[in-house]
Amino acid sequence: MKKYIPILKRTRLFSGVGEEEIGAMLNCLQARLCTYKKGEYVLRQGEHTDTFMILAEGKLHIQCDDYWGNRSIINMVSAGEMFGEAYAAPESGAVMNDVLAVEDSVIILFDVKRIITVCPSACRFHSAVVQNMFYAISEKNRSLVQKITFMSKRTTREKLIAYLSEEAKRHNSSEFSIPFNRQQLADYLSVDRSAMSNELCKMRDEGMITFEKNRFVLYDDGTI
Amino acid sequence: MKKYIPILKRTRLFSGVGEEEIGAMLNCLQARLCTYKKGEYVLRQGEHTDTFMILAEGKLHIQCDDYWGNRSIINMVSAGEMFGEAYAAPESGAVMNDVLAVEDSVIILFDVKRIITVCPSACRFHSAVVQNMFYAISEKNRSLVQKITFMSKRTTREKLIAYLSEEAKRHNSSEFSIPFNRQQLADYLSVDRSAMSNELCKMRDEGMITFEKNRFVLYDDGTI
DNA sequence: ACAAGTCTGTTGTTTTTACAACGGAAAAGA
DNA sequence: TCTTTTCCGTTGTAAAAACAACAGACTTGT
Repeated sequence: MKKYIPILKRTRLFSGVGEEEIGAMLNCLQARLCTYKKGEYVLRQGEHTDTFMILAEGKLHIQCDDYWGNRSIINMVSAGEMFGEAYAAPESGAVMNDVLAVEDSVIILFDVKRIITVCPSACRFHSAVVQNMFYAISEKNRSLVQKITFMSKRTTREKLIAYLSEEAKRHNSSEFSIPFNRQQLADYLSVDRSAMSNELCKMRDEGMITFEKNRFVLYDDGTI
Repeated sequence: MKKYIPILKRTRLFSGVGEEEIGAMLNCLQARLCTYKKGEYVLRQGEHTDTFMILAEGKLHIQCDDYWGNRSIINMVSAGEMFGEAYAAPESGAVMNDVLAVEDSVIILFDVKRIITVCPSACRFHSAVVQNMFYAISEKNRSLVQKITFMSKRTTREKLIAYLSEEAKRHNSSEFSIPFNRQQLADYLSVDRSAMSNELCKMRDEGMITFEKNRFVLYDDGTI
């Protein structure tokens, strides 16, 4: 567990908290470690949970497969990000999505009640962590809204433009890598992979973009 | 302001807090009132805000109009619900959506920093409110994910089925009213209104549902 | 009561997407 | 190295959605 303290220090939740205090808080918050191999499920739809989690290593997808096998990737979790916080409320019910490890992953589990209620041993930085947690959830909220604005576009091309523009903005560069392969991007935008692939190539042929694997370059010709 | 204390008492945020304490906290949290006529905007895309708000009376839509005039309704806010909390974080940037009053509305504004930091006058119920706030944001988070699962369905019919099923579940009844008219529902599900209207009527003709205005009845023939 | 405006369903056309199937390139594994 | 699997682009077809235009019912405001 100690091994991950430097990683935790760089997370949103423990921003501004020293390594020693984090070590103390790990006890206070009853943190536990879990590891998952690529392809394993961290959570399955219908299960119940009341812990919240930080991904220390690896990559996860929050996703949802329907009856007919259509997959929808709700969100991606990178190392250092937290998840599961939406099910912290006592009456939050069953988990609506699967959480899949798309890389070998290490997860740290916390007892959520211990964070949001006042710490019995009153660790010094507890209030900072509460504040950080609040900000982190707000951020997640915004990223969901962001995804909704991508999905709300009518055509595949508009969805791609919206998504790629946002990634460029986020990277402060017209050249960037995306965290998805083609199938995953299609699942994220809720479109058909082959149709999307086709549309990407059309956009390339029209001089809007170039790409190689998951690295993209956008060209500003004033049409976006 | 006092007039709205009974309303506030029934909100998620002040759940478990007595009317007297709410009165005291309104000062502590620097609450302010704002009223909006139907059709007025509470917030516009690109503005900045660092207050969070509770809708005391009326109805709001969180929405987003793109360059071509396509409207997307991200979410609906009913009386007693809060909004704007996603922009509470200091570096959260400009607001991504419009907030429109679809009915005459009364809004109570709070200084968000005063909630999540420890109260200087240490009101007794402050920690309960922090906890409530946390749960409320979690709930909003889940409702966004819910909406994403509707939108991720491939066809208009599937989107309708997903949405109507969820409403039935939420109302614990196969008969219920929805808070949208046809155009608004189409904007919420990101589909064309006329195509959606058409699909609804087909579903009615096939005996899956009946409806009148915004009141729907679902019939379970085992196909859903 | 009347006029203006809104809401909803209907239809036909055009555009776009989903779906299926395939082949080559690249990556992974034995 | 060789085989197997995954990834990605391509094409054609069928299905679905967007779009536009319209008419009747209902609401709202005067």
